[in-house]
Amino acid sequence: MRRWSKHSRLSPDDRAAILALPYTQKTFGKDGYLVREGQEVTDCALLLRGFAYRQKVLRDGSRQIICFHIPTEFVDLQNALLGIADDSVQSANRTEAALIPRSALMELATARPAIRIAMWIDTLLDASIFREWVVNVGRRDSRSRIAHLLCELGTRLKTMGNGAEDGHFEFPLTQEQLADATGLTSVHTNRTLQGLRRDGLIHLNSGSLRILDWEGLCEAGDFDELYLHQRIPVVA
Amino acid sequence: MRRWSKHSRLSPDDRAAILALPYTQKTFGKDGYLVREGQEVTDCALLLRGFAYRQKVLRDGSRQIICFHIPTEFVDLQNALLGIADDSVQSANRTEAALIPRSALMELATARPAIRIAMWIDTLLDASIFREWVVNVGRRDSRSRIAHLLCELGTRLKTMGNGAEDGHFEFPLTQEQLADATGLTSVHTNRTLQGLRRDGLIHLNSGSLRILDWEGLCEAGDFDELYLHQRIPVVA
DNA sequence: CGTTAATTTGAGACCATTCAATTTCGGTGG
DNA sequence: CCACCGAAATTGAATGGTCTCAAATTAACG
Repeated sequence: MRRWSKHSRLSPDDRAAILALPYTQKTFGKDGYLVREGQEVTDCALLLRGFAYRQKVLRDGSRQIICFHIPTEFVDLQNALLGIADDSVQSANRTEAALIPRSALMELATARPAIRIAMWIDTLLDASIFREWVVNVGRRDSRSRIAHLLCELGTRLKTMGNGAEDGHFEFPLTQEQLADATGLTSVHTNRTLQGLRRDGLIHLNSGSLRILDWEGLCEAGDFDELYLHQRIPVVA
Repeated sequence: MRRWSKHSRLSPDDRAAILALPYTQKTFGKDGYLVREGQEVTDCALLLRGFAYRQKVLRDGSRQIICFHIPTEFVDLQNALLGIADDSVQSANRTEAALIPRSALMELATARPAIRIAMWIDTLLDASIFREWVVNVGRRDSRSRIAHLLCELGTRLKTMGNGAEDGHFEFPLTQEQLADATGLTSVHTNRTLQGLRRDGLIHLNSGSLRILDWEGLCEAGDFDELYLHQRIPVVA
């Protein structure tokens, strides 16, 4: 509700219906599967704590991370209507999620227009992030890629209130995960991060990220937050 | 309707409602804008003839193409609910499209559940393609990237009946467009295409593509069509 | 049939990779 | 509390895939 109220107007009845949803809470260890590629989607996970990543594995064994998920996000509305998941979602660190049966969620969508639209918008916001990632890995050099990724995560975390206002966040991602998200090797990611540190843009270590020069990082990452659609005109 | 009936069951009333939609038909020259980044979305284009591409332009002037659209596809359901487009869609060659007012489309979605779900599924299918493209430009080498892209387009065209069964398609894309779609330069795209030709996988020239060795091309492109969700279980 | 767009070719430079090897960090058990 | 361990981060040097920058050739179009 914290997330949806940013772009949708929910009535008290809507809120009550959401709170009435059946769910089971579950804890995942590092790299635990919230969604598994090739499997039928039976329930959707609402991420409560920790980070998750969406990835595909290639034939040669390498992998590409397609996006990160942060708390308050539904982790697989994407495949809910398509039936079979075409990618996997795994926890980046120790996470907690509420598993909601797909059928219950779909019934709620049918019954309540405002919620249905909120869900649709959520999937479109995900899609918008996928698109920006195509641009990021396709046309930016390593420095820009990583700067852009950090800008995106910083902005999303700030918006959802998961980080202090001073640009300091809990940040459990490893350099190898950052590498697989930017299409680089972990070795080169390491060197690139050192460059960002040397230039006084960020401070990153042991599970925490501090953005020292927000403007400089946006500049380095060619970051324009339009695609995150922070201000969606509320429909109806 | 040709597209939607692949994944949704539409009643005669649904079909009638679709056919009753107001629209204006319009022709676009090469690189004409169907959607312009930063602008409010007032209507959605249904592509009738020709190819279109979705792209973002970076600060340094380079661009990344995010996906291609083929006839029968709605070109901007993606941004319809988000209000402001975060990317542009332009015609790859001479195209024709039916422009449908956003409001009329949204009213139809509100009134008719089956159509609403078909539209939602369409946006999710787009998103699935975006995800695969992140993988493509992020983790595959030039040969695989281009082979994969050709496999995708071939499959999508075949599914919609836009190409003969023998792997021969109308293919109006330039090598520069292929380059911007795969995150390569046009020079390297040219050399890579020569490699695919030399190996007897494809025959490509003057606006037409023939896939000579479908299996070999899929192999080269690490192509698995799961992400295109050709068989979606029809809901309800 | 002239003009512009698109494709093709060549050679050198560079960004990122590969492959190890080393150091640091976080957690665990004695 | 310290020794130990595996995971993560860091460093170095050589290789290589792709880019850059022209320039030449071919195809498309009015």
